[in-house]
Amino acid sequence: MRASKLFFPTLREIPGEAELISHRLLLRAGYIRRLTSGVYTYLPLMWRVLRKIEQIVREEMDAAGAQEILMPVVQPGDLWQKSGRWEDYGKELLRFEDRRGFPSVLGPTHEEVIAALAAGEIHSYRQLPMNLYQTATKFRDEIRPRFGLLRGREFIMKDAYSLDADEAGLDASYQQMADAYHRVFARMEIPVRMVESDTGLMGGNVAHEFTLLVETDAGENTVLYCDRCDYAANLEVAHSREQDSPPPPSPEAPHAIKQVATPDMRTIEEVSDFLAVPRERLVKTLLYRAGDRVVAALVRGDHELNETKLKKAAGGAVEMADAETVQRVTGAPVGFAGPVGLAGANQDVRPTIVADNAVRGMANFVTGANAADAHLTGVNPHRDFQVDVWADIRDTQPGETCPQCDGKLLAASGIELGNIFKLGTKYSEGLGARFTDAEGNERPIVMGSYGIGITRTAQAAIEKFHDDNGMIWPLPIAPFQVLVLIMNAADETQRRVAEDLYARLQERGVETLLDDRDERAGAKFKDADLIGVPIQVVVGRLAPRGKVEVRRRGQPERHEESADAAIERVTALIKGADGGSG
RNA sequence: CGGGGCGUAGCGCAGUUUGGUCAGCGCGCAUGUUUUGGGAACAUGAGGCCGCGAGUUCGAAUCUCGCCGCCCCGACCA
Repeated sequence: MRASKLFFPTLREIPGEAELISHRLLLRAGYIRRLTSGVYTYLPLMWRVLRKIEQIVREEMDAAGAQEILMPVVQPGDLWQKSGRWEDYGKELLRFEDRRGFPSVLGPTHEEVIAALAAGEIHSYRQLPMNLYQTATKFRDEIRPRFGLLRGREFIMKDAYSLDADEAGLDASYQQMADAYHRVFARMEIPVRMVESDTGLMGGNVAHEFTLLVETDAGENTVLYCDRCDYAANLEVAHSREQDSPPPPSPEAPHAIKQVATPDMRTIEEVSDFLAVPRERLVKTLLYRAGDRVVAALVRGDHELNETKLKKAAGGAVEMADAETVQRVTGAPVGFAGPVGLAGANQDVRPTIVADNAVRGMANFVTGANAADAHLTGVNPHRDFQVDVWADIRDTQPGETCPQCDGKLLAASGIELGNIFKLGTKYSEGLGARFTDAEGNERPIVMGSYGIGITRTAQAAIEKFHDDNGMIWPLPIAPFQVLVLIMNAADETQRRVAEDLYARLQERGVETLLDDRDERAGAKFKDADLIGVPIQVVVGRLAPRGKVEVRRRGQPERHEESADAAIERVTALIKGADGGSG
């Protein structure tokens, strides 16, 4: 490809709409343009990258025995009513009516469609297992699109669905996909971690995310990972040895309970400082609504409540109680809630008390007094209040011990590039996807679902691999492998050497971009660095001596050598990348 | 949805407080000359319903009201 014919509108100035470095570079380097909020056009360079990523994913999915299909963008609403997600998915599910008034949706994912397909076509255990996948554009009407392609409304995703006869089959399919995912990211040279995660809206019970850990603020997930072994978990579900083996009751002799004035002291910090009591000797009481019930969640003062865990302990969705509810339940304004006497405060709203396991090992602690401007000291569980549910409901903290080995847990923020879910039978039951097993019994198909964000992966790679001058693509997913720069397009000798080099690289199957534009050298170098093609071959003042210069984008070394040697070097670099991890 | 901000040439912005002298700057674009290894210099030129709609006024980019779009923070989520 010749740069003179390639549409890649680079920008010298930073577009105002972008915050994240990867988003800015995508715009500046002419890879994408925004059409409307969260919706982008992929320009030629971007499309080449996306196709490379897609192809690697395709090859690994095929190798894992999955079959490629393509499913509709528009889905009938009744499919979603049957799975229950018509209600559960919320406003992210873009709904509309067709001309006849039938409710329809723009597909944000395809579990329903697969289950419906299976319901019609899979009838016997002899047809199982099966794994179907597609790479397609999805639409989720995000509350707040941001970070360019990292959280767009429209995006390209590979989604695969396994269909199995039983749980053991699902386990095998799941493992196959996990293995395939490791190969996919290794081939792309993107260092992801496989992270335990919550199943969220998808249903099911086991899920992992493939997450790229980043130093920038692009990460939307917090990941806790072991510094020694391969344990890694999303903060939502992470746990430590400290949490797994809760402390025994404190041996401390109980003090008398005492009410103390704490005027206007509402936060843990304020109360702790005011009473000169360390934070870990306080217990905070957070009130949540769970349907028409109220849940009081108790965690140690220096711990953070984990809503995902609370949801499980409380047996249903929870949301933070509003100020009125707090007032009604505790009889006090926000900031003074406590477990003591909560039951008696107002019998009709007696909350369920869910306490974190760590509270079990505490004695003589401080809590809110359920009265304005007052706290209690010398509070003890059992003697002063009853706990309905003991559970792990707090965030794991960095520095705690790995649950699998003796390592320490570290925290990092991460970008989720892929996920795998054991779905079970939620969708097959809802949509009637049943088969007859060897014994003649009718059973629901056991499903798994496996996604890789194609567009998201592309941007995440930039977030991970760039410098002040621009992108630095890993070779396997770069839009071009080599960029040949003609320093002075008016110079006959340079032209001849570069054209020759270009032709010979093309012959060898090297994906080459020739910058033959009538631009100044400086502008070409800037654009070259910006678009991030990983190997640069500069044809300039050494051309009369038959020499060119080979550089690796992002590395300072420059190899001045003959065109023949350059071609050898380039070929070797590309081979090395192919063989290294593929 | 709550909070904050923005909308003026393809891009980045000034001008709005105090209505008139206001259609401006830089980059980019076009043409010419000189240049040619890290976003060249000079000259000439094109390019605007100042987001849209009402209103106030002799007069609106500027004041008022409504609407639309976009960005940031939060709740939500992959």
